[in-house]
Amino acid sequence: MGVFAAQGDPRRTMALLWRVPTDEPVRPGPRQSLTVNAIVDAAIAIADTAGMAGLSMRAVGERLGRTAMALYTYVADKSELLDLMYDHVHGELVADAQPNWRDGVTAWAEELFEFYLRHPWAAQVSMARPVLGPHELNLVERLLRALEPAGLRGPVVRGVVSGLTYFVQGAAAFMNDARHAARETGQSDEDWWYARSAELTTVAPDFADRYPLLTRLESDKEFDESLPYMENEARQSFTTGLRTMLDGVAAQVKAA
Amino acid sequence: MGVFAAQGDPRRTMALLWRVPTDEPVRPGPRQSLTVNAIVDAAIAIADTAGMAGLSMRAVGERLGRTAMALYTYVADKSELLDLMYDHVHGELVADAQPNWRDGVTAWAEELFEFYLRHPWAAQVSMARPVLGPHELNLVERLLRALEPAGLRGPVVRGVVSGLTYFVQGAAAFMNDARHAARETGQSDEDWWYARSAELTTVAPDFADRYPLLTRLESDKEFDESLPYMENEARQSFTTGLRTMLDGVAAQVKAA
DNA sequence: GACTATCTCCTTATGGCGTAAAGTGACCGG
DNA sequence: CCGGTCACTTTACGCCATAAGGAGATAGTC
Repeated sequence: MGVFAAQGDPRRTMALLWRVPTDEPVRPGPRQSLTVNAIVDAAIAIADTAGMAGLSMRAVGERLGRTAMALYTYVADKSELLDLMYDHVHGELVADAQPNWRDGVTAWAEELFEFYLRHPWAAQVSMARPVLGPHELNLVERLLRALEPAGLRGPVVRGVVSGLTYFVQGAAAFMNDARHAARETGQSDEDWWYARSAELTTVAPDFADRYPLLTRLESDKEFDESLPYMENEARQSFTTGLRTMLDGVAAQVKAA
Repeated sequence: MGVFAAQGDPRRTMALLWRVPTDEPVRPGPRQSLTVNAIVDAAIAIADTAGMAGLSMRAVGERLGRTAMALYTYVADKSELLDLMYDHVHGELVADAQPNWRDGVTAWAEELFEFYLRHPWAAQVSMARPVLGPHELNLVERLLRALEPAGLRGPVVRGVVSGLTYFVQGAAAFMNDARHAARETGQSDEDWWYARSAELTTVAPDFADRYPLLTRLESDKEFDESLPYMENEARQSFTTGLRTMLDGVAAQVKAA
């Protein structure tokens, strides 16, 4: 399951997301020494390098020279912070429509894929309760703009949008997981695979008989030796998978 | 990022996964009062109802009338337990090839989708370090068997396999997240959406101008009133998304 | 039948998490 | 200068996985 955002009081969170000026009356008491922005930036920096698992209120506070509890004057809770982080990074995405829908959608997908590699944690935020911030909405709007020239009907568009999103997110998550596992365990994809496959042959000597197609598929791989095993796999799958999906869209275009 | 399995000592885990009899010599000390199977079953029951977040060693132990630490004589750690759970539930999957590749692949995808709805936690296990148990491998082998009549080349097959997997997993995860959020917060999709969209219009009064395509797409939905909002969305997206992907595969078939 | 090695399972402890509750001191309007 | 209000801290609670060590059961050996 994805990590959840969009859980708290919608009024508060929405005002922060859309930067609605909430001109509070001047009050007694000490001035604030932080800003929501600084907190969001710090949290993003931590999540980018340490992953979602490394993102804790304590860590964010420490990076800013404060305690975890100090953050709660700026942000309702961790999930609201995540909302803000999520929408903020989506501001990086800018790819827009092309005359040819296929070029536009390809650019959209590739940009999003690279984005998820830069911000692995963003690929883990659930889409079931979208954040509804300006930048997240922009991402969808731009995909719709790219698809526009294809002239698909509403239900098909929805299927294509979610299909593409799942695909890009899944492919990026695969790659991120592979990298994370390699880093975390200190075991490269190759080392891991070597140890496991050796064990496989002793534990299932009839492997080639039980899984003939898997065996064959595994044997005719072409490797780019300069990349880790799984990166290679993920990149190639992304490219050919995306091409196949776009062929499917093209078929729907002709059908319309 | 996915939750990781396949992290520990491959020899131990593989032996358990493939049920290799490890006839240990008779030893002194008290007899074991549990079995690995009982632990795996208990853990699956917990994860099915309480989700990955509710799956804790304490909870599994408690369900069996033991402490958390008692489990460690049967299982190396939580990730090994997850390996065993993951492969065990995959034994439920049986759909196999059809004369027509399209029927076979459709059946495969639909069965897997329903499977992930039964076992939401299974959709969160990372594929970057596959468990390599017999049932998980069977799942892939059966998809390859279903695709066989299409006669695609290796690299294309790999793209299609991962594309389909990401798609099914993403669609199911979306649905699971929506259900989980509704249950967890006590707020139905409709309530949630109502509160958020009301806030959206006050915070972004120019919404329809900034996001014209999104606005239009949202307005021409057809609802099945008997289903929750997101379920409806997810089911429809799954159906039309799958059709589009298969059209893409069909295009590759013709190209070959 | 007693002894000892070895195993299962328990209790306890460590260091993490989000965040509730309560305390400390700074700042403002009057 | 005082009283109210706020920013931020400390402490505490109940979770988590699991390391460490202790209690008691069971087997083989004498």
